[in-house]
Amino acid sequence: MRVTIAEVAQRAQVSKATVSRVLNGKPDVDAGTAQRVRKVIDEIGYVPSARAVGLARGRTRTVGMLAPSLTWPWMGEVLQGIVDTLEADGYGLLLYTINRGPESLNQFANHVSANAFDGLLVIEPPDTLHYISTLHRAGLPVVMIDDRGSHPEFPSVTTTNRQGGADVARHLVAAGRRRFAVVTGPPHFGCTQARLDGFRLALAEAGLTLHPDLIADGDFTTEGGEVAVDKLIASGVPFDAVFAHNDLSAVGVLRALREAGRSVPGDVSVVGFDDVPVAGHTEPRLTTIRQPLREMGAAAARMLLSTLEGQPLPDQPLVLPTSLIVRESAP
Amino acid sequence: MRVTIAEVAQRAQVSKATVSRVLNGKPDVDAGTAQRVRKVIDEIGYVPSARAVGLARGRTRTVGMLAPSLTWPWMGEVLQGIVDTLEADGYGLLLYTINRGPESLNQFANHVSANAFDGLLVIEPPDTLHYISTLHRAGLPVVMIDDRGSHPEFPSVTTTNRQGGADVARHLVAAGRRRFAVVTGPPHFGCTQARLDGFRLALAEAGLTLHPDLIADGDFTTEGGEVAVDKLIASGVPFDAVFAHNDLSAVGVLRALREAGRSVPGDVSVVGFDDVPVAGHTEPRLTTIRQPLREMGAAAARMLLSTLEGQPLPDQPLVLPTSLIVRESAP
DNA sequence: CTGAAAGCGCTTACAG
DNA sequence: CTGAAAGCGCTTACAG
Repeated sequence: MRVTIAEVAQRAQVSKATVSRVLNGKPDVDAGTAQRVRKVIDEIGYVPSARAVGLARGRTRTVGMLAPSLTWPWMGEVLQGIVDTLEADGYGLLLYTINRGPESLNQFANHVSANAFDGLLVIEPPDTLHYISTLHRAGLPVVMIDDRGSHPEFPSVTTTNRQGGADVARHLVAAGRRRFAVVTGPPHFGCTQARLDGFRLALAEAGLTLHPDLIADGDFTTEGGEVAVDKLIASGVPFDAVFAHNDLSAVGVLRALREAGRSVPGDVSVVGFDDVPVAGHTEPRLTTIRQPLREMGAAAARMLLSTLEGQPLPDQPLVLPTSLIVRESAP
Repeated sequence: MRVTIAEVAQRAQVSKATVSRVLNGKPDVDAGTAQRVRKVIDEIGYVPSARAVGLARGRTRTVGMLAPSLTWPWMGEVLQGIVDTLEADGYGLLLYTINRGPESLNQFANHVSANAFDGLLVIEPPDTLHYISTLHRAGLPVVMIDDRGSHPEFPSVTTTNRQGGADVARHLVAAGRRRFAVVTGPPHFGCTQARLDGFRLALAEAGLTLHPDLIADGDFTTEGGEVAVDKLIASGVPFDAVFAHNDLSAVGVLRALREAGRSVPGDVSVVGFDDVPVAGHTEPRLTTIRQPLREMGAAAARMLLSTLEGQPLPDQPLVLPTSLIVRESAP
């Protein structure tokens, strides 16, 4: 019922081997023969079975993607960059998350063992770095997106977090701000440290420092941003600028400041990080550091594809540039 | 190098057929034999090759998902619902979009012909309904999410758009509003009509009507919402409430009203539709109709899985309930 | 330049 | 209850 290579072979009066050669652009096929085979293929609309090709070749032309969650505001852009890139090469994307706990990881491991895909793109779910490393060592090509500063032993794509932090500081200093507060990301994330380091460094260049009581730990959520501002205010140390380590917490910062009766940017400037869509929808709109999300996905996919096609793995992380986006919250 | 069924068979002193029977829980295997086989499987950590099983069985335990774009704000929730549901059954999800135009569709068609997946979930990309119908008629199980009122010939999951529109009207009327404006979705979408119809109907029940000049066509984007409000204001007809057909355009409505110097909700109440995250981040926060996005994805996935497992297809769309979420933009 | 045959790693009648 | 064999639909040495 399904059209197979055997039918093409029969109609074109050649062997299946020859059809296969034409299909895969192998050399040493008579031009006339090749043309005849191609004609039949077009006529009956033959497409090789992905399963059979995969089994025979030992590869699926499919890439897996593992992510902690699909509902993070920047995930769509990253995914779109990945899908666009893979699709252009005829690769498929199998999507996995770890949303249902250990059982999820178990299912994912099964698909890995079943060789359901040729290579893996990963946005590291919590506490899985060791496991991913195991897979990598066992021979599965892996590229990580956003290494969070963990510098794994496999290739990764990241952004200039440190530079981004520095850009924020310089912008705020240039705008005349002098008393700085920070709402950090999760403290154990490398990117949190990088953003903080860059920020501090640029302040130091301007002869300024960061008051220890004005560093509040956040968790990359809106609620975390609100709580952090409450703590900052409770500290009693005055501040005229807040650098939130992502946009989501910056949204919380804006809300908490408003509730505390402080105007933005009149009393306090606020800067975020990421440039997700919500940054353009707050009131006032958010000044932030743009991460090139789609490009990150595309670059990671390209890296993985080239290793699947036999190129050597890069041994340095690929670092993509961030950029400052100035809006009303910190003009 | 890879562990195969042959190795398991040899170690357990049985044939490959028997291993296969144990693997697939077939009856009529001696309990002792089965136990011995399972022991070997555990010991050497054998997992059947997805490719080989797929080829032999003619099915891949993989589902395809086709969407116009992955960056829409509600896409992540829908996807998460889908992935969670599929994963619980050991199914994989192959993700496709039509982001690069005709060439994308071509690649997608190739994967379909290659039998890369057993069934398809689809959020209809523009102008592909006919193509999808063709696939469905050719025997590919298809479930559509958010049919936009197009009532296709295959199963679908949708929400109570009409009821949602009516809920908005009743809420606004109860709050004392009397002069209503609407910023619609794309006029040819069925859901746009349903939301508008429900809204009108509930107004009529209250003895109220919608002024024709206060219906502005939007396009589900923020910019579209802004432009629409400009038109409403230019019409010169006074209004004290705006029903935007999705949250993104409601964000544009809020912005345009602010720029026009009208206060929300003081002068004008604003209600959206969807309840995507940004609805909780605007100023004022947005009253809206919640669509159960994750449930929609999960329900569609469940429908598809049950047809793949031989259940009959439902001939009626599955309609999930919306609910009114009251926030400050229309208390 | 081309074909026959083996092989990829499973499942599934068919026999016994 | 179990095994030998054919088959799923390709690719790839091996011969010629």
